Order: sequence, then structure tokens, then C-alpha cells
Amino acid sequence: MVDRRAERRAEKLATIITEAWALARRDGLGALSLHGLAAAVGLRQPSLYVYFDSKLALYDALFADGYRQLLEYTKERDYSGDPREALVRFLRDQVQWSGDDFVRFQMLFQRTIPGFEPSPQSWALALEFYEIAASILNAAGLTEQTDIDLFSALISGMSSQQAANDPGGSRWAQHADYAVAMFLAAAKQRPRSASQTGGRK
Amino acid sequence: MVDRRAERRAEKLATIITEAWALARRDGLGALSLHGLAAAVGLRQPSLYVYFDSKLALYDALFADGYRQLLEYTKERDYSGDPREALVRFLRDQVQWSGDDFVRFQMLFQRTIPGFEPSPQSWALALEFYEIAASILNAAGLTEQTDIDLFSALISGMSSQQAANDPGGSRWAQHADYAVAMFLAAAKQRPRSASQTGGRK
DNA sequence: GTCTATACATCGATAGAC
DNA sequence: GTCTATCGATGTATAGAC
Repeated sequence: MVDRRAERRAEKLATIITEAWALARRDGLGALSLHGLAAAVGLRQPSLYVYFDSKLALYDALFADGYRQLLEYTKERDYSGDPREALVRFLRDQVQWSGDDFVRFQMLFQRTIPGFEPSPQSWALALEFYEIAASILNAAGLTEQTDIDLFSALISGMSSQQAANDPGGSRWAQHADYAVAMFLAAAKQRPRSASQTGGRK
Repeated sequence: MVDRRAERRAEKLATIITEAWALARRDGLGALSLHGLAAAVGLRQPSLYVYFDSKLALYDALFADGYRQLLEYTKERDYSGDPREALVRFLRDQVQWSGDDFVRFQMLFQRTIPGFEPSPQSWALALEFYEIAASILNAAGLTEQTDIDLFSALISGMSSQQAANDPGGSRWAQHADYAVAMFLAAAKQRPRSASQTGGRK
């Protein structure tokens, strides 16, 4: 049977999270305050403690919500079929998605809130996403750590540039095809398990 | 003749900046407080206003100091000679340098402090660096906007991964050679000024 | 579950003596 | 240039009534 109480509570919680994102986009992620958030959802500040044990718990909820959004976005897309084309779509989608919301990108992929560490439950969502990503890279032939590290860096870099310098646009996303072509051509040529030279001098 | 007063002042200012970096590394960039900083340099909090007009002015001083460090680091290195090899060295040096100090990377390349905008004077330092970087990329044959954007994204991504996941190490820096080879091979093949397909659907 | 009231801490900034 | 003193704002968190 349905628990109406729990239902109402979940709805309200969702409202609070949504409003928290809006405030973070307006004032900055680090400028979020419980007073401001409470006011924005028609509550007094102490009432928020019914929904979150602390301010860091609020940040954790945002972190988890961001990854839930990312998982939903990723799962509703089709990355089957030709692995190379799937990788192009994946890269483009990731960059585009990051560019659509800078503070969400900041929350998920940058360490910016002093003292905040995601809870194990929230980390589990992040890991679920990274496993999906890894399988898409693997399918396209990026199996060596060197390739994984470099391609990950490229996703990260294109996403951050997209979010910071062309939010909502596609200045970087549009290069997904070129980037993948470049990578796969190089990965094919590269000798397998080449010995790494050096490290820091 | 030397102004001893100005000399002393400059020395003290340098001490304060150095200590501010140390506190930021310990507690996070956003957790810097004037009380804490003053205590760390043996002053009372109001005395800092002799050196900075406001807290944002302190952040601006850190921003400028970071770019001065980067410019010094870059200028004392040799990026003449074979352009391809120079580009490899440049990429590796940038990633290594970023990985050596996460909060410095954060201050220079990420938007993380609510309300902070670099002053025009500080921006000038940033621009000076970006002109040097552009000339190194150009010399190696990366002249089209697509190549510039993508290679910039790669520098940014490798640097951020290095700083976040292997600080002080060289897990990403060591791939500079491979990354450059990949890029230059692709840039050579790519038809000049190819028409861009699409953008967002 | 929401409120009022309040504790308690921190912080940035200013005034004015020395 | 540094200090003491202090203001005023903000912010998290708790206690307890309804």
C-alpha cells in the first residue's frame, strides 16, 4: 500500500533540491545558505533539518541528485551498435550535458566545497556511471590504461571548457567526431603495452 | 636609491601570500579567513587591511601571484627548437605544474570563489601566458580554431586529472608525447577549414 | 512537520588610540 | 603599521511549543 506521508515528504524533498540547484546557479555553489534555501521554498531555516541532518548532508543530496540525473540521461540514450559511433555520441552527449549546467558539473566533477566528501551511497551512483562509461570506451577498443586515462582527460577537459566558456552551446561538443577519430587512429597504431618512458625527471 | 619602507612592505606581503596558499591547501580555497591568515603571520585580523582593501582583493592577489609563478616557470624553460618536441615539453610541463598544487590550479583555471572576478591587472598576466601558449601551439601547426580548442581542452583535462587524482605524480604528464603525436597526425590529415556539421540537434 | 526563539560561532569591515 | 574594541551581518544548529 502507498504511504501518503512518505510520498508528500519525497515531493517536498525534490522541491527543495530543485530550488537548491537554482540558488547555486544564481549565487554560486559555495554561497548556498540554509536561510536562503528555506526562504525560497516557503519554510523557515530550522525546518530544513527535518529533511537534512546538516548542510553537508544537503550537498551530499545534491551530489547524489546530479549523478541520478546523469545516469538517467545516459541510460535513456542508445550506445549500442557500432562502437566507434557510440563513442562519438557518448562523448558529444557528455560534453553537451556538462555544458548545460555549470554548477552541476562543478558539484559532480570538481572538488570545490571545503569539507565535503560524498557519502558511500552517493559514491555508489558515481561508480555506476563510471562503469557504464568504461564499457563504452572498452567496446570501442580503448582498453589500455594509457588510452583510458587520456580519453577521460579529454572528456573532462572538453566538458569543463564547454561549461565554462560556452554554456548551453556546442563549441566543444561538436568536435566529438574529430576527437574520437583522432584517438582511435592513434590507439590502433600504438604498440601494445609499450614501456612507459621515465615519469618525472 | 632604495626605499627600505617599500622593501619591508613587499617582503611582508610576500609572506602573507605564501601563508595564504598554505592555508588554502590545508583547508580549501573557499575556507580562507582573514582571522586565520592574520594569526598565521603573527598579526591581528584588522592589520591585513593595510595590505588588502578587502577579502576579494586578497583572492585577486593570489590569482595574480599564481599567474606570475606560471609565467616564471614557463619563461625559464626552452620551447624553441623543433616545434613538435617543444609542444610535447610544453604539455608535459603544464600538466606537471598543475599537478604540483591543486588549489593553485583551482584558483587559476576554475571558477570556484563566489563573487570573485580577477581585476584587469591580474587578467593581463593571464593573457600574457595565453599568448605564449598560443604561439607554441601555432608553431607546431595547430592554427585552426578546432585544433586550438581541442588541444586546450586536452591540456585542461590532463591537468585537472593530474591535480585531482595523482597530485605530485606524473600519471597524466607522462602521456604528453603520445597525446601530441596523436594530435599532429590528425591535424595533418584533416581537410582545412572543413565545414562544421550540425551543432546541437 | 513547522514554527519561534535563541544559542553560538565566525566572519568581514571600520573607528580610533598608539 | 599595528593594535584594541566593536559593529553588524550571516550562518549553522538546537530547544521546545504547537
